[in-house]
Amino acid sequence: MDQDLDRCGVNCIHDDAVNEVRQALFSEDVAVSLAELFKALGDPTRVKILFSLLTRELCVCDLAAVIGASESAVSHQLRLLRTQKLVKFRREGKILYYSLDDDHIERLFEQGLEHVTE
Amino acid sequence: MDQDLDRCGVNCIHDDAVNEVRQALFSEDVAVSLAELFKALGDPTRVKILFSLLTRELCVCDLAAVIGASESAVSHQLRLLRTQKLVKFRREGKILYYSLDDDHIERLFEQGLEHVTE
DNA sequence: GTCTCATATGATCAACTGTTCATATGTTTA
DNA sequence: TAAACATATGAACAGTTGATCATATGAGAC
Repeated sequence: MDQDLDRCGVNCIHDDAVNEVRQALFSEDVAVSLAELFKALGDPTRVKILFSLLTRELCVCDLAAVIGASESAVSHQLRLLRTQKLVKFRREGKILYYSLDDDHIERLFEQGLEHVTE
Repeated sequence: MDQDLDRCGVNCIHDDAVNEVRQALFSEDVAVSLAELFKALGDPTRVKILFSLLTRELCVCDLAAVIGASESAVSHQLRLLRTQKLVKFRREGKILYYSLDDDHIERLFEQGLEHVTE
């Protein structure tokens, strides 16, 4: 029952609590995916990009102007956000218009802002 | 009006869009704070800690057993989560019981899980 | 075709992150 | 008091990250 629970070698572990929480805990994969999502949101440049796209779609050049970063830096970050399925884009001639790929982002920002500004 | 907008040196910028988004954009400070919050959620160990605490309060030793990490590693991460006001603790004898400091976390996880598992 | 423009990509590098190990702190028990 | 214990803290080190610069791609204009 508690073969490998006493990994700290002593008796400070509450077996009942550990077992209860273990059952509720999600898998390693899900934990890693969740962490990757939050990590993608965990950079000021990307926060600004996503928040800007909350207002409307923008091209890379506009984004760079709005947030005050180089176009290369923005492009690199957009790539990361694309792989996390946070943004998508449509092409119009030479210009790529980026927009949010997901309506969860707005709610994540809402909750985050509440936490930060309280 | 657009003195410093044409930072890319060319004419790909949509001034109206840039100005509209700029007005909505939050301050640098808020962006950094938000990014720090999400960064704190952006690590598998911390995700597991927080998710475990969603079920019930736990001591450091229990947390280490549940998520399969060293107590030192857990303690270091708890410190970070404390500075971000994500967890708090109460002392009972030698043991420190940690719990969530904030009900936003549950909703952040909900939204995050929806995004990840869709 | 060639040129220009908007964006993407690759390499590089300093800064940061998370773990481990060793040690310190503060609490209980003997 | 000393010893045992739960946890915190500091140093150190490999691994990762984000910006920059240089270069590549792909589309429209000529």
